[in-house]
Amino acid sequence: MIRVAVVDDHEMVRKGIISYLATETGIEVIGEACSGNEAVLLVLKERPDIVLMDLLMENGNGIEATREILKSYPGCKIIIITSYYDDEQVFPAIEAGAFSYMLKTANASEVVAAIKKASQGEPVIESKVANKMVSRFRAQEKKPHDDLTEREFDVLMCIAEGMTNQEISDELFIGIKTVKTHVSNILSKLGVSDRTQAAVYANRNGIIKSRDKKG
Amino acid sequence: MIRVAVVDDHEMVRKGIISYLATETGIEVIGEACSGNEAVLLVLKERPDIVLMDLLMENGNGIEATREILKSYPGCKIIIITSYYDDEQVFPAIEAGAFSYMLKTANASEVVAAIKKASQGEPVIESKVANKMVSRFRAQEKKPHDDLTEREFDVLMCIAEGMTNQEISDELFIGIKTVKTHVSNILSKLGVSDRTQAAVYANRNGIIKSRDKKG
DNA sequence: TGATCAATCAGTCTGGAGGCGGAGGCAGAA
DNA sequence: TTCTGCCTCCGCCTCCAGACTGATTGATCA
Repeated sequence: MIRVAVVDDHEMVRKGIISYLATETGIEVIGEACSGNEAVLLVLKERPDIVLMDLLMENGNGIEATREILKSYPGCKIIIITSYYDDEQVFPAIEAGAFSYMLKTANASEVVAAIKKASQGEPVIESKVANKMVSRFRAQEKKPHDDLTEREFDVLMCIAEGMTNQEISDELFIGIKTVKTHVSNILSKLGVSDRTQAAVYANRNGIIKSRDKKG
Repeated sequence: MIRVAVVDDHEMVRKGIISYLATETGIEVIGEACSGNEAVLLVLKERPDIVLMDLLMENGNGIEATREILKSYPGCKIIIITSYYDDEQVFPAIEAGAFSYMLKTANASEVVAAIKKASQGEPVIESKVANKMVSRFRAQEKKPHDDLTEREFDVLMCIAEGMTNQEISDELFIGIKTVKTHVSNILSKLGVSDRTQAAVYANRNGIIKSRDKKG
């Protein structure tokens, strides 16, 4: 009997998963949790074989919970189940020690199969996620802004707010000539032709001063 | 017997909802769909009393589907069920004619209650969403871009891509002078001082050409 | 019919943006 | 020590952006 815990802040997702597993012989749901903290407590108490874990939850995310659980209970196999295959959190999740990675679009047989394989020590990575990983490893996923210097980053964040060179000069306490130099370097490093494109780039790549990022 | 259709691109959410409703007498799930287009076809064929509709789906979003359904079948009550209460899509959904608005954190009794109330003509708006609406109505929350003309919108979307006036001129088949006029009007209507700020505004307010929006 | 507004285009003018070349100070690596 | 990279700053020059003023056409509406 494979003992499974279900972690998701959306009750209807939990019920969906549980209904997937209800008819399956050999799998037993031993508990559910609606946050990362609850998940840690539940797992350490019940010590299930498998945890089905949502990545994005309102109270503490699944990555921290994954890390926390594996620290105290390394034998546990954690299957991440999330909504979006292109989420940036994919890689931190893998790094945190997640065993398998599935999408919420998965159907019952896929979930059951993933659980059974996990219990036999075989991971399942959803194909889109796997492709993303492959492409990242292939290209080493070097983002154009990776080789911006620290100061150029500061300037780019100002550009991303729509500030003019003069405003940036005042903000960073440097001369306007210096700002222009940085801007030129930024444009060339990002491969864009003016500050507007740089601002768009920054906003679409999360290079922003301090705004909440929702997932 | 209340006839219900379930629309969500995540099968486990659909199964979760259906498992909520399975034991409930007086409610019958007459079908499920995994995209907006499918939903429209399903609803027009089966004509359910209630549709439980996810807002964010990979193939066509729930808002368009809601609008489409109500155009041909105005008697249908559409209950939006989504993950995030602070999503900007809340208001378009209400405008599109969504009847009730719930979160995926809702439990079985809340879902059942919402369906029964909807069938009696009584909407249910989740409290966080309601609060957001209240605050928006209080502040009247009229977005600056609400009084852009259609053409100005086209130009703004180009600016949001980082295009120059010349490029916009080529893209929209209008003179560069015309582009400049539009740009000036846009800047003044948005209350910003240059195209970079306009681009930032557009990107942060989802005024973008055709990019997938994840949520 | 006259008024209004969106969309188009024109001319003129100013200022900022950005390219190009050059340079000094400074810290860490070879 | 020399070299390299980053941060800082300077001058010069060109060009686009955007403001301002004004005009025409066509659709809608009172």
